[in-house]
Amino acid sequence: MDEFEHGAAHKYLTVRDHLATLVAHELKVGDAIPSERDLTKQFGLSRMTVRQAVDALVTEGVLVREQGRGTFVAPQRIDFEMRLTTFGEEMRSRGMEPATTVLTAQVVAATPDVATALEVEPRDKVHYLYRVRSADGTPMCIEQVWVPVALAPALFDGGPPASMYAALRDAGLAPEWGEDTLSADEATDTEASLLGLGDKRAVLRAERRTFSVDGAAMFSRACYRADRYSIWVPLRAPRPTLVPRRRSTQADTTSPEPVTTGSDATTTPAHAPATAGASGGRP
Amino acid sequence: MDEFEHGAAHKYLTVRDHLATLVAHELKVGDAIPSERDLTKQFGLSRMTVRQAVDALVTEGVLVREQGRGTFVAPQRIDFEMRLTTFGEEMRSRGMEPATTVLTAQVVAATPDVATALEVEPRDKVHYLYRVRSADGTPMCIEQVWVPVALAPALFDGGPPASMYAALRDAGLAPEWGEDTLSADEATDTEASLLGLGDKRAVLRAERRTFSVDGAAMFSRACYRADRYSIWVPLRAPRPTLVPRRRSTQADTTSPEPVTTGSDATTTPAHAPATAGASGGRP
DNA sequence: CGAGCAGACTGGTCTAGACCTCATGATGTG
DNA sequence: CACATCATGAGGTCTAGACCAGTCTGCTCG
Repeated sequence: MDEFEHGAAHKYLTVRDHLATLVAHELKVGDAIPSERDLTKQFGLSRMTVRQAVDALVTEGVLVREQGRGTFVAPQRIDFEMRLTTFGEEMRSRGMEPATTVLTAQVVAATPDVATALEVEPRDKVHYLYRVRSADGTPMCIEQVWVPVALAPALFDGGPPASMYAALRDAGLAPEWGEDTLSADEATDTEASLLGLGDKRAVLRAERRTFSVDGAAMFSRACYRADRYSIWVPLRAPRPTLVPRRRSTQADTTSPEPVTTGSDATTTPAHAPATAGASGGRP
Repeated sequence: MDEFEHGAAHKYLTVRDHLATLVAHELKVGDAIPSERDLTKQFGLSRMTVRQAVDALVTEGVLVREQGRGTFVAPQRIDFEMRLTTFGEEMRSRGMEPATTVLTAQVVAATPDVATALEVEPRDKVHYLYRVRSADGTPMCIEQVWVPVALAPALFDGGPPASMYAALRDAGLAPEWGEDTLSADEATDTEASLLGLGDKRAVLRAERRTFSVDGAAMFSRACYRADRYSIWVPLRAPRPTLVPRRRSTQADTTSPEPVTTGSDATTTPAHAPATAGASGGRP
């Protein structure tokens, strides 16, 4: 159909994009796509090639197969992954205009807790940024950020950066992943006055470590007004979800536990919450 | 026909499990697995079949392919997805013994906020469970749970269930996914006394909606002691990460945005946080 | 000694079939 | 009318090759 010879260097890509376009423009959730044998005729390809195209969309969660029935447009998926986002992005995506007041931007010696979080030695030099972040003119959050000087000597040349993540990227420390530890607390007097709190002193604290390819690149502590900030977290079902595989009939008696080839790799985030901790990963 | 020796009804499963076992017991991260052609000889299979086995482990993130070099054990993955876990599971996984004191278990009329969360009409009947949850004898959390009576009429027959998730599963309302909205707050007097709080009244609140295949099945409000409970959240890198695909040559000029077949389906969680909200999904 | 190229790998794509299981609806039959 | 059966067609698995495209090593030639 697509008369343009266009880019698709690989045949299965043309089929995949054809199907993706169908899903986007013509089909609704639950509709069936053309059968694999139809597609082989339509594109003049072998069935294995067509299946490769369908497989790609199935593993992306766009389509679901049902043996004996057909292949259907999958129900809309939810992104169950939390993303490393910046305060500015976060506010703008909610239609608010972010602003920042820098209180301090200097190089200091790492305190023990900061050194531990950043995996450096205590008293190593670290960039320190201390600022109040507002949205639509109202203070939302007090933020403290530390970055080892050794990793990015020139980080604050040219003044404190508007976006730490952009600055890190420029320094070759692009954020790869991170971890938040969220807790509630009473605001200190300083925090209460910076945030303009009255009687209600509860705040939401977030300690975040941001990792680049080489390890911990940034540590931050944020303190949010409890009355203006909440955090939305999507939760996936417990264990068995996308696991049509798994030796379900045999096994259990045969091999010496053939390894968890399911979709959950046990991991060790290397940093357990200080108190009781809950949810996410498995420290 | 199961229980027969060989153990795998499908040849590619034997290869997949063989490789999974190799990865688990003999190989280290970065090690190469046998080449696909080796495996075809070793198992007497065609290459497509071997590839199917390897594909399975690649899409699970256990292996990574590198054209021209080989297929290697992938670096340890982190689970970036938060799971719907129960309080009991959560505490036990941290080596603490959970306990529960039920304060109320009855059927009540849904208040407007509960009705909205559960997508029912105000004053519809809902099961209501009110309990204090402890770990190692210390109160950790006050929990209120609502479930529409219409969905599970017999939910509390036989007394309030020890695990709501188990009860929901038994009622055919197995949790499929959920969403938490986390915030900080001051404890009420009642909460403070139930949790045994002193001066420090900050608490971490979690509103959770749990969905089964048919929609909202349960709504809960939990109130955690701030000094004993924190939440750990893994964060994935921002946008461009696992997206080697996508029409890179053509497109952008051809069709009107050929659909996001990347790994981030834009979604609408249908329930935006009351205040500013942050992180996760994209309301 | 060093640059370069050839060959021997690796995975990536593709074919033209085959036979299997499963879901469904039409067709019979009691 | 109700239930069993069967044909049809869907996806699931599998074969025995083919050629393409990167990677790496070692040998040869300047």
